[in-house]
Amino acid sequence: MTATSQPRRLRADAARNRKLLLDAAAAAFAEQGTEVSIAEIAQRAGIGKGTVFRHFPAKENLIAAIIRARLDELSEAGAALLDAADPTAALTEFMRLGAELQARDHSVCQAAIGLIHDDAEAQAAADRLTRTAEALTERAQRHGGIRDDVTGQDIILLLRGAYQAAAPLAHAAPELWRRYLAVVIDGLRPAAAQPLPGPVPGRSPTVRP
Amino acid sequence: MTATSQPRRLRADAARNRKLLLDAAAAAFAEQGTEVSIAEIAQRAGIGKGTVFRHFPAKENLIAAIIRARLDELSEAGAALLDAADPTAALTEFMRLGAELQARDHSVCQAAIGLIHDDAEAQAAADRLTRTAEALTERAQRHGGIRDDVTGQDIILLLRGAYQAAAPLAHAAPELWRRYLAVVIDGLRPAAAQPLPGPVPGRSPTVRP
DNA sequence: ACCTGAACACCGTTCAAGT
DNA sequence: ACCTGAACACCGTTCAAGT
Repeated sequence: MTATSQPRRLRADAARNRKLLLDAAAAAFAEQGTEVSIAEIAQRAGIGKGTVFRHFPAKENLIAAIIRARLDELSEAGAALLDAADPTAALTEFMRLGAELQARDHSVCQAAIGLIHDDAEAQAAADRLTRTAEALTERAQRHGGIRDDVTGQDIILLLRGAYQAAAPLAHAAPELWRRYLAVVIDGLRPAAAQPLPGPVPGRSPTVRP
Repeated sequence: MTATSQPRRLRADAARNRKLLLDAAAAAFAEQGTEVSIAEIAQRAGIGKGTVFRHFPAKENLIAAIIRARLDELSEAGAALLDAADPTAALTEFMRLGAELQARDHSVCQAAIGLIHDDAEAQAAADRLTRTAEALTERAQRHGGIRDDVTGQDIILLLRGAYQAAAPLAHAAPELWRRYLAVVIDGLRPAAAQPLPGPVPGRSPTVRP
């Protein structure tokens, strides 16, 4: 039932190589985008090309492993915000942190869009993050700071969307995401709320008790 | 000064092949995503692989050519909305059309993010679209339906962002973008407006007369 | 002027041989 | 158990030969 899938303990050299690989990959992706070759990553990590594929069955899973680490980081930051004094400020701070995290790993996060679904580890991390967001959202709603018809899943997707809205100009205006996140947050205030169209994602369409 | 770059008239067979190529590419991208091989596209178009590269110097430019057509479509739809009776409804309708267009060409529009900057034709089409959006935005602002501190450029980026927010669940919930577009539009109402952080993109930071 | 497909370079992935 | 690099398959791009 404990479904953390890292199967067994790694041999010492394997654990060391895995860390070298992940660090080199993160650095290379940050510098040159996700199209850097595996050969270059392996060289920078000081390991053989084949070793990369022993640790990750495909390049996609290497990228997903980096995403997973970032998702977990944000989950922890979100959990820490759960006992902040102002629940509404805590939620907007969580969204700001999420966007900032995407700015730090721009190309990896851009590549992540379709990728998370294909990687069980990353998917699990995304689910944990959604649960944290759900808790922060419900708390802000009870406090009356956020409209009642949005979910934690919505918050995650909207903070991604706000960052991605600014992405085309990220080079010229690296802080532009703050502007669009502010618009989205304005749209989340109860005062602004008009009824939302369509079903709520991830929730059964039948009315809950 | 007339800077439309399609240099000269194409020979009849070249014009025909170009059209076959663009149609086959759009269909192939829609079905299989932008990673379909040029070989397959060429085969579907009934032309040789080399001919693809005679028309477009790189695969990126083939994708950009399709984007350009979509951008022009939206520009025209936006221009037609300029004399709608309700300026605010016209702007929200424009945003809805823009999101719908992305849904129709999902994978091509996803790939377009960084691509437009590298392709002069696509860049010009994006600039035309921004000007149309600017006109629609100013009209809605004079009508009092939209906050005064956003620009046409903001509107374009925000409608992209709303669509992309929903993109991770596009398969399971293809209409979800309507939900996030509604949140963004709620954030654009004058009543919701809180001051936006940072400089306005594309506008000189010095105060205008 | 334009078309074509063989040839090239590059990159992700596999695997037999090593320790 | 894990590492390695040579070998393989595939794909974007080029180009000499054709019309």
